[in-house]
Amino acid sequence: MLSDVMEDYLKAIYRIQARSGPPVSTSAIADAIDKTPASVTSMLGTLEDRGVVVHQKYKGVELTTDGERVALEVVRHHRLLEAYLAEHLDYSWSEVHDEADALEHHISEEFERRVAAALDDPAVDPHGDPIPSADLAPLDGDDTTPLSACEVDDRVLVTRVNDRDREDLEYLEAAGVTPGTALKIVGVAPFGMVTVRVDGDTEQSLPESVAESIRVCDAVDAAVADERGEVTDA
Amino acid sequence: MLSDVMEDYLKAIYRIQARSGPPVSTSAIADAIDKTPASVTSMLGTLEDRGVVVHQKYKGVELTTDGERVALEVVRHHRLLEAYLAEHLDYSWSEVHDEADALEHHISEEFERRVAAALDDPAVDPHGDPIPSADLAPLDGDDTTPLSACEVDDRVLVTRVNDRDREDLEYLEAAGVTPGTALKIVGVAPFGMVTVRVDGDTEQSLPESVAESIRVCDAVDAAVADERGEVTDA
DNA sequence: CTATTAGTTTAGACTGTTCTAAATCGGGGT
DNA sequence: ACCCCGATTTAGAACAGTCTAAACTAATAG
Ligand SMILES: [Mn+2]
Ligand SMILES: [Mn+2]
Ligand SMILES: [Mn+2]
Ligand SMILES: [Mn+2]
Repeated sequence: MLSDVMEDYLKAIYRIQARSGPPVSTSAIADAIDKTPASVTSMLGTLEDRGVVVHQKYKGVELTTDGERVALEVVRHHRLLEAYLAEHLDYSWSEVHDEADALEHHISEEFERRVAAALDDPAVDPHGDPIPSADLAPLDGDDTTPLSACEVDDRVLVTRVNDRDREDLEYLEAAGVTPGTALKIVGVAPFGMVTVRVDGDTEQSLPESVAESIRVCDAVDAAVADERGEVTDA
Repeated sequence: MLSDVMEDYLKAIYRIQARSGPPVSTSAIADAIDKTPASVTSMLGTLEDRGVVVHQKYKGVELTTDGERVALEVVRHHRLLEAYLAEHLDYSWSEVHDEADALEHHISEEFERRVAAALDDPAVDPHGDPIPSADLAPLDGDDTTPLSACEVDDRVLVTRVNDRDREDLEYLEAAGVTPGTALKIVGVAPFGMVTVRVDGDTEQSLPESVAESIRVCDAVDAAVADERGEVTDA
């Protein structure tokens, strides 16, 4: 088996690879998990020996199929835990991430099954991020755009929010902006401040950092998908 | 902070100390956590540096007040988790121990609080073992006796069962013998086989190993305590 | 009072993970 | 084509935790 440290490396590589595609650089991993590049190089060697990554010296690293499955397993644990903590233990949006990070490597497959059953096999976590299925099939690509890239008069649905910044999450919770919320962009100020109308109701001005942590999909496209009977997250 | 390995040493020392009193021998610890005596000696040194045990060379080891608090904290986590898994995630009696062992070092104080609240601050775990209070006050002494030490015609209440042997637990579950069950001892055969009447109902013959893992208190004493308004576990 | 020996500690080695400091690589600008 | 500089790897050390083998201690049997 792999240690929890190794699982954290694979999770980090997976996340970076999902955003910017392979190959993933040593320094990107080092930044993500707060270690030195030298430590990362060393660990990439042992991960390659275990067959979960392939590493080309000076070029970067890529997950193997096995490595991706391990990463998906950890991500599934993480997001199921987040959903469970929010749903059944009354955790708030902004608290679940750290607790899930601590537990994700230590739950059994039995625990995973029972939590999934208690939640009725949820498709997304509290931040709107998709939960890998039990068979660990690869997640499909992200077709969302950052709110900070939207233009005035766009109508969008909030799909997911970055779960890593607690302050931003608390801000958004207070503003009533959660996955599934409909937004109309009212204004875009210099330095990235975005003003939106929330659910056709109140108006909110979101600082750039907050706007960057929100990912949205086009409200019209989503409605079309809806008519085809597909599921958008609730 | 202490590592989870250190927490496991302290938990083991606590358990042995609770049963046979200090000082606790190196080999007793080694047996309990399945390591070599040499490894234990080495770790006792570092635990002494951290101020959680005092160790007299060749004599044995004892928890300090700090060390006992750490052990109680881990035990509280363990038993709360067992209770939660049984109550809210439909785990059986015999499955909870291993899962709790894996999680006990990794939950936050916040998680502990929420689990305790969800269970309404339980006093005992599913095996009848007392759960240390949130302020980590020392548990009071064990006034139970093993079922294997009972005599014919004794009437007793099952107080707790050893949570370490999964087979015995499955046996007892099938036999309907759980904490709170009233037993009348019908017969004691050679080699320790004990025959009991369960709740004035069915009769069961329990092999020696099973009888040894059951601890009981006198049914009459318990009734007296009950009349004083004290709580016996349900 | 000495010899035996079970239990304990020490010595030394090994694995896993991380770090700092130094050497090396390679792509972009001249 | 060559140089440079930032990114990367290597070298070497450190720490935690564990092991085996060897030395030691203390309690007991004779
Ligand atoms: Mn993690
Ligand atoms: Mn999340
Ligand atoms: Mn443990
Ligand atoms: Mn228990």
